[in-house]
Amino acid sequence: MTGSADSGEGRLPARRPVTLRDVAEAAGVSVATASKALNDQGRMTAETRTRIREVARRLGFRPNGLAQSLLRRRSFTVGLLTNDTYGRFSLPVMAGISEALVDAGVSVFLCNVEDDPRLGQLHVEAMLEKRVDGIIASGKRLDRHLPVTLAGLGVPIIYAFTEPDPGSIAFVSDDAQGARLAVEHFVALGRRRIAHVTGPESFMVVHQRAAAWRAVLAEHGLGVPDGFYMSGRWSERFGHEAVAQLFGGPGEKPDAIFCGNDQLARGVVDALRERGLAVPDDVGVIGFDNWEIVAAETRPPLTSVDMNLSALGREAGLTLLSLVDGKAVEPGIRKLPCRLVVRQSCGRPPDG
Amino acid sequence: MTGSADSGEGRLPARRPVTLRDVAEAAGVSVATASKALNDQGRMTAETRTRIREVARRLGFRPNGLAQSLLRRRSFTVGLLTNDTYGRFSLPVMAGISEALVDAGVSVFLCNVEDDPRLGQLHVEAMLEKRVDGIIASGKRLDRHLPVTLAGLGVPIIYAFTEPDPGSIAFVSDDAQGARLAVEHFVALGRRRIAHVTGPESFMVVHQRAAAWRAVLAEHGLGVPDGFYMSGRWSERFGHEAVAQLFGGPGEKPDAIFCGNDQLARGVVDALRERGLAVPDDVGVIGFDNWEIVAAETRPPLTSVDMNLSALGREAGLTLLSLVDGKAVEPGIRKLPCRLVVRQSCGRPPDG
DNA sequence: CTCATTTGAGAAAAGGTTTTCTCAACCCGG
DNA sequence: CCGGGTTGAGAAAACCTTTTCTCAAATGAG
Repeated sequence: MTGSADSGEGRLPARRPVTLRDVAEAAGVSVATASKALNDQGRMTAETRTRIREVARRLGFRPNGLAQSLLRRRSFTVGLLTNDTYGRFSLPVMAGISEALVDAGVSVFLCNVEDDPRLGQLHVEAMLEKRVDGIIASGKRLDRHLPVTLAGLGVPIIYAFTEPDPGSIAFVSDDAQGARLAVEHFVALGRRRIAHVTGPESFMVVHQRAAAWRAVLAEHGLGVPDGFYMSGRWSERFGHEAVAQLFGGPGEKPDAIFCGNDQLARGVVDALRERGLAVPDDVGVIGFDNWEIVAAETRPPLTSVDMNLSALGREAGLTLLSLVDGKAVEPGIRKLPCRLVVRQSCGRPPDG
Repeated sequence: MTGSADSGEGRLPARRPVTLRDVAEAAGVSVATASKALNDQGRMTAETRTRIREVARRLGFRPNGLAQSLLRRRSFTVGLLTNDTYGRFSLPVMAGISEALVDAGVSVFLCNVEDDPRLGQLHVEAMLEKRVDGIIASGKRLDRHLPVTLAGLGVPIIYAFTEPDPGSIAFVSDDAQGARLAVEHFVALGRRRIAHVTGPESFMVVHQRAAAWRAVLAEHGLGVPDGFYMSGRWSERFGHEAVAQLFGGPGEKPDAIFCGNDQLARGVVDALRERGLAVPDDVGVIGFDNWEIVAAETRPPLTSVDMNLSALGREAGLTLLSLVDGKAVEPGIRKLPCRLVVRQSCGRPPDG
């Protein structure tokens, strides 16, 4: 009704964004009324309400989230701190986190801190200034801290797939349970001489998985011949070396190899084939991590333990939301179960 | 000087964050003076300034970024839209972007839109409400749009490694130049029968690289025998199949294979070895993408074309900052050069 | 017709900071 | 002693929205 002026619908972006005041003036009401009309609050005639809404729509009004956040003392924003931007662990975790938060209308600041305390401090400062509602710390190893301390910051913190501070809330994978899954799968298929090829002993998970491997073997009365445990680098190359050792010497030969990750397993499978040993007929192989792109392209495709990282991230995100809403959450470390993804590298299941 | 009350340094987080007003009251000045003291603005005695600063430090004052952003009409925040959270392309791009922006004190909202227009719309709305200073669109393919249109939003937009809208500013890799690097490297090493094993023809880059491959061969008077061009899936498996075709038939055999990605190259190298052909002595192989974890573990390690994605991301980030600062930037698509990372899969350089 | 109640809508404060103005006090040259 | 300039600091507006009051007009009961 303001004459012929172009409403701007779909046209060049306005220099200055349209504010609630603009809407109010255009509709001939006060900003208070305009606000209430758009938020379904207060009392007014239905006609007034629809008129204001129509004006807002026509002007392309979009409420300023900064002003809203300032007033509500809640920014609908969380910070995600990680030292593993490139890696394949934190990515599924992050995806799970985002997924959980998006549904609540919460946006995520992604901050990569590498292993640089200065960078970590910088990012944390920035997050706090931007008044994030909470922070999630994620990483690439369960036994290493991020290079920054998050205690006593005044905002809720959740740890997901990284070493937590004492007394905090954390979600991690249950590596021992995952290892049990693998070894018990071998046992169920009738394998009896099960070796374990894994990464460096500086990794906590290496010990956890090895302990579970030994435990399952013991429970089934199976022994661990000398040399059936091999620790080295997390690489295909070491997979090859391990096979050379395991099958090159005079001693007993394994009929199954549980590997600490999929790259090792890939190396092991390739090395076995090159020695003329058939996978899974002569030797069964199981990997860890279920890194699709490696596991699926191995010949034969790898059976592997999946850490359900995406679900882990989702749990972390949902829990953070609870904290932000003021709900109390018991501190402690939650271990989330792994699952076994069966492909073709260890033979038919017992019923086959 | 306020007596014995615990200053709270390092203690339990205060329920309510301390504001500038708190600082001003504690220091016995007005908020205006307090603000100026902390920002090195205005005029006051050095004593006043240091006193206020000391009080602010003691109270753990941290300015509220929301209030600052509201006033400055600048949130020091940008949105990063991608449909490739898991993939390996957008990750280096993202890392480069973050790196460029962190130094300017700008935080990044990471938003994964998959290929879901609804999710895309949702994220864009959220970004605009949160008053991002700009948006960067990234993806996993140069020839596919994100599932959301970004024109006329009223904020600066940059496209990085994804199909741009017409008239916009975009950064992409120069795939033709990258392919030339590879083929010319082969030619310089004396290879004469250079095959090309690549991905599906639904990818634009497949055409660009193939055209460059043909062009370089033509420039050097080298022919392209029938069957020297093979298009299939982007998988190791197809690499094997391609080798079977290339070397199984009666025709001329290549002495070099330029592969469309590192997985293909890995499959090709493995297949060659299995046929008893030596890499690089009998056949040279070059990959594309320089995916470290594949290229370095291949036996022998792969020479590969690197798209410099991290640098590409950095350029995109810096350019967005220019736009945000109001500087004019010529629209258009900038192709950034690739580089060849030489490992051991195609023999000694000529001078060796 | 009067009084109490409901209805529709606006004024103003709040959220935390920055910046422009204003103003009193002081200094100094004339 | 006077007037112009400087200095130190505060008042107030601005950023944009939400929410609580407040208030006049309209309505209904008696």
